Parts: sequence; structure tokens; C-alpha cells
Amino acid sequence: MNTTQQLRHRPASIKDVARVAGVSHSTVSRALQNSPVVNPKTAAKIRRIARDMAYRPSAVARGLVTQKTRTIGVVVTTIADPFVSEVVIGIEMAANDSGYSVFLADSNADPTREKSVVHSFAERRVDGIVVTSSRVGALYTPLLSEMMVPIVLINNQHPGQFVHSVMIDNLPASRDATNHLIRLGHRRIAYVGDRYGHQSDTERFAGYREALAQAALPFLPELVVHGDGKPEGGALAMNKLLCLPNPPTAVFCYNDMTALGVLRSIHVHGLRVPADISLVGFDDLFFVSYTQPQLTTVRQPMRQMGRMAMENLLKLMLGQPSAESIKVAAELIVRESTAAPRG
Amino acid sequence: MNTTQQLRHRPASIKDVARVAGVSHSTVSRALQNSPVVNPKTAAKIRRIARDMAYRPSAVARGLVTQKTRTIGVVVTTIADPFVSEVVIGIEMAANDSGYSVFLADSNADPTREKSVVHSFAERRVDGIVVTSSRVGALYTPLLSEMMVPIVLINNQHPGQFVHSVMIDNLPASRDATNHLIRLGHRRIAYVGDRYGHQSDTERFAGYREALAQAALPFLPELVVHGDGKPEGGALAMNKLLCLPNPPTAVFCYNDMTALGVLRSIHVHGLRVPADISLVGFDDLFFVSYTQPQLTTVRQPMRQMGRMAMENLLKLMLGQPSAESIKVAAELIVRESTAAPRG
DNA sequence: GCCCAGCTTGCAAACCATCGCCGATTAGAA
DNA sequence: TTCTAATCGGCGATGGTTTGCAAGCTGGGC
Repeated sequence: MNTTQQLRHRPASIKDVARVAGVSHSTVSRALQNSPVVNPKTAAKIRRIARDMAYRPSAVARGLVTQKTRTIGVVVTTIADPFVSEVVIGIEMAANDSGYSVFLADSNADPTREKSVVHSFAERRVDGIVVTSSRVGALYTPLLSEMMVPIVLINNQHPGQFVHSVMIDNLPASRDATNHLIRLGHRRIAYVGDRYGHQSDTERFAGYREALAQAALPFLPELVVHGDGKPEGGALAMNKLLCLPNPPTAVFCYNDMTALGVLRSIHVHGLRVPADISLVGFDDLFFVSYTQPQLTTVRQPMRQMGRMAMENLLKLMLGQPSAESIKVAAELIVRESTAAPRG
Repeated sequence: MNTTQQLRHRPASIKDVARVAGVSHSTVSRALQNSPVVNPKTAAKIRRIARDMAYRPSAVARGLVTQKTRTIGVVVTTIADPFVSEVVIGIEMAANDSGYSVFLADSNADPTREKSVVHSFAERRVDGIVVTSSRVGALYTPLLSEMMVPIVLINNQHPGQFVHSVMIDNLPASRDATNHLIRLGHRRIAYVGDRYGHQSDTERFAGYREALAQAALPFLPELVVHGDGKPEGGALAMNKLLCLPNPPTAVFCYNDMTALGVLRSIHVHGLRVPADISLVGFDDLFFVSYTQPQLTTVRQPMRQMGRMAMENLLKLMLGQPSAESIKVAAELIVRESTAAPRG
């Protein structure tokens, strides 16, 4: 049952390899880095021995001398959010392509956790940080920049010279989505937002208003409600809308998770999508092509955004010039959940 | 735009703190570890100075001398799978509670990636590894054990003294789910599995057969099809079942992702759940309470399983005795997608 | 007034790699 | 044969911590 004894074994060090190969440890180091100064035959021999001994250079020792860990930290509110996990995949793939490993930390939007996450990243001496969080706490950013490490924010912006960002171009995306509903003939279009104060929400809301204004439709404050970016909040918010004396004929949601709850609420009230109410989401998460009906939504290239964030971070870490803020275009995906209003 | 200059700044080292405090660096080290041998007044002073200087001990230097990195590696097929991300949350929370950081790596079930992931974990000198993968490649496990590092597998088992595991108790869970359908009066119950050769699939299939046998129902091979653990595969598999001259009246799926595709396929064919066909999933992912209808499924305590894996790993790393294989019970959650067969 | 015990604190080694610098070996040319 | 230069490889410092050991200082007991 207990295997402690064998597990205590130390991995081979560069000196072990050197001893076996009959050379100094510096030569081993150079040979394994394909340095041109070491004799090809010696190098080949060393490499063979290293392979046979299953030698793996210690990244921790290397990190100590080079002062670079080739490690990045990724902070997310929760990896359980499908949007977040898609982004993380993009980050991780790009990181791996460049030989970086990623530390993952969930903050759960808890200030205490956020603080401890940042501290732990600081102690680990990560070379850079990517933050995917709908909200970058005021308390939080100074902490981050104090580390003197490049940071890239996803779908969030923050003044500060240490902090770059990759964002979806919310305004036109949300304008397009709202326009789509307007063109179908809807006049009472609701907006179900995220919690207050989140930047993406503010921008998407602005796009919604802009589209209404351009179509000379009145803005009706009672048609704007707020969820929590999750299905539960969406359902609750939709319940409110359905209690209105004159409910909306179409609903534009802050994101797909919210739309999922909204859809449920509509069904529970015995109404149908899109016959009674049209519905548009945001993100294009995997499950929205499997809801009944399939959801019309705004696609964010999540993996690509993750990749771009990492590539931006890489430039930052190498001291190369890079864009302070990258905006990426979203795409409206029309599926089955939107139609002309009844009558 | 470019901030290289300031970013090149080095974080304070223990010697910097020592210089300011007018003591040796060893005293600083001891003071910050609350060692009882250092004078309380000196310790307090050192701690204050360290705080003011925003000193963070370097985990990399510490790792080099202690030969422990307080770091674990987590390998997953893909973090985009909601089952996986829930498990990872559990792992991460438990890891954080004990001061461990986690390296995340997606393998995408690609042997080349798997190999490079293991190598990178080896170089990083992780103290332990958790693997959440439906399949632990034959190629893969020897690589892992060669590292001489404790490993915990989730929903997977593999002979080997280095490898422990946390598993859902598939057989009774799947028997219960099938029995639920049998009790409702179904006699033609299909099983939509994962790809061949995955252990969970084999066990869930066994539970299904056992329930049929106990109820003296015939086993009908044509009612067993295989997806890929994802919605796409589920939809394809269900299409096949619906082409049968005598299609099933109920379907038990390997997992919820598969069930999502199955549900879609049923709708596309103009049939309804549960009126025409009953449907049972497995996992209880967040979205199955938001499908139409809400899915009856088998709940796996995913976060808890992640936590247990980490706690088991912790014991292993400390050389404490620990269970080789932990089985956790699943729970059938009856919702709206199951009913008595028509007629 | 002296010795010794017991607190504190400092010294130095060790962990494992990288890399600048210098010395040694060898080959080639004069 | 000897000198030069090129090629190859070793020495040792370095990075930031932990920790065993030794030494310094203080104060108490005789």
C-alpha cells in the first residue's frame, strides 16, 4: 500500500550525468542545449547517456539562475464557466507552443482569494499573468502591478501601463444583435444584463441602446433587468419581465449562460421560443446549438482570444512592443430562437 | 507603450530584507517561518520590514533547497468538458487549502501532447499528479511512474503501486438508472456509450446489462450504440437508433454530454421527451436542469471527487498511508425526461 | 569574580542549473 | 620542431532559500 520508499528517490541531476559521461557538469549543460562549442561526438554521447538515465533538467534550478521561470499565472473567476474554460484552452495551447507552463487559479470573485492568488503567483515568480474575470477589483490591480510582471486582461480593461488587454468588440456586436431583432419587426426588446458595473455588460448595454436609438425606437427602462451571468440569474430576471403588464417580444441577453435561464423561464411560463418570444444570447457556448430551439447568439472566438492574450503576453515578457489593447470582432450567428413577432 | 525598463526590476530577496533589518539572511528566514529560536522583538521587526518591502520568498529557491515544490500537475483531456472543469475546481480548492499550486495541462487525448505534458511536469518537479482522462494511455502510465511521483487517477484505474484512484461507483449507479426505466415500464432500453475501451463506459454498460438481466429482460445488441462522450457523437448514435425498425422507448446515456446530442436528435426527428422516448444521462452537469425537458441523470459529486483526489494525493506525498482506490456513490436524480412508455 | 548554561544570531554548505572566463589539447603552418 | 590558433571543456561564481553547527552574549549561581 505504502510506497514511500521508492518515491523518495531523487531524480538524476546534471552532475550524475556528468559523472557517468566522464565530463564536467557544464559540458553536459552545453551539450543538452546544443551549444556549438561542444564536440559533436561528445555531445551525442552525453545526450545518449542523459536519455538513458531519464535525466530531466530541473526547471526550478534553471529558474533560479536565469531569473525566468517560463511559467505564467492564469486567474479566472471560475473554470466551471464554459466561456472561461474555452479561453483557458487558447491560453494553454499558446503557452505550450512557447514552452511555458500555466498555473491555474480560481478566484471565485472572492477578494480574499484574489489576494492570495496574486501572492502565490508572486512567490512562484511567474513571468506573466492573464486574468479572465468579468471584474478586476480595484483592490486587485495595484496588487498585480506591484509584482512588476506583465499582465493581460481578457474582456476587461484597466488604466495602467503594466496592463494590456484583449477584448471582444462589444459595442458593434451588441448593436448587430439588437438590429437583427429590430429588423425582424420587434419593438419591445428587453436586455438582460450581468451584475452592475462589469465592463462588458456596460458596453453591451450601450450597443443595445445605440441600436434602439438608430431605429428611433423608444428606450424602455422597465425592459432592462439584471441577472448574474449565470442561468439562475437569467431565469429570475426573465420571471420579472414576464410579470410585466406588457412583456417584451424579444430578449437580448448579456451571455449564453443567462440566456439558458431565460429560455427555461419562458418554457416554464408556457410560452415558446421563438413563436412567442425571440431570444438572443452572447458567446456561442457549445451547448447553445443543442438547446431547443437552437440559440441565435453572438460568437466570441474564445480560444483565439486566449491565444492572442498569451501571444501578447509573450511579447510583453520579451520586452517587444505590443498592442496595448486588442479588439476582436464578434459574429452574429442566427439560429432558431429568433423570428418575427407574432401578429 | 513599452514598459520593459520597470519590468526588469528584481523582486526583493531575503538578503535585501536582511540588510535593511541589520541581521543575517538566515535570521530573516527563521523569523518569517515563525521559528521559536529567534527573539520575538527581532522577529516582529523583521516581519514588519519584510511587509513594508513587499518581500515574497522565492518559491523557486525554496523548492531547490527543500526538494519539494508544493506544486502539483493536473492532466486533463480537455478543460472544455464541464465534467472535467468541475473536478478541477475541487482539486484546486483542496490544493489551495494546503498551499499547493496547480499546473494545468490539456492533453486533448493526443499521445504526443500527453508525452510532452509528462515531461514538462517532470522538469517542473511537481510533487504529485492528478489525471482526469477517460483513458490513461498504455504509453502514458509507465512514463508517469518513471517520475517516481505519486499519482491519483479520477474515474480510471490502472494497476501499479504508484497509482491510486478516485472513482464513481459506476455499476450500481448505472444499474439504478436502468432500473428506474424498467420500473417505469420500459422494455426496449437503449444504451449510448462512449468510445470503446474506456473503463467508465465498460462499467456503466455492465450495470445496464445487470439491471436487464435481473429484470429478466432480453439484452438486445442492436440497442447498444457508441458515441464519443460529446453531443455530436450522441446525436449520431441516436440517429442510428431511430432508424431501427423498432426503436427503443428509452435511452440511457454514458454521460450528459452524450444525452444532449441524443435529445437534439430526438427533437429533430419530431419526437418528444419523455412522451415518445425517455432519456437518462450521467454526471448531472449544470446545463441539464436547463434543457427542455430537464434531464433525469445520475449525479456525480464532481467537485468532491476532485477534492478527494487531491486529499489522497496529499497523503501520498507525505508518505502517509492512504486508500488505493476510493469509490464514491452516485445518486439518481429524477427530473422530467423520464416517464412511462406510451400505450 | 568566574564559569557555565541558555538564548540568540551568524556562517557556510547544499540544492541544481547556467555561463563567463580561462586553460589545455590538438592540428596545421612555418 | 616549434609556434599559433582554433577547438574543446573545466572551474567557479551565481541565483535565493533552508538549516546544521558554532560562536557570541547575557545572566545566574557559586
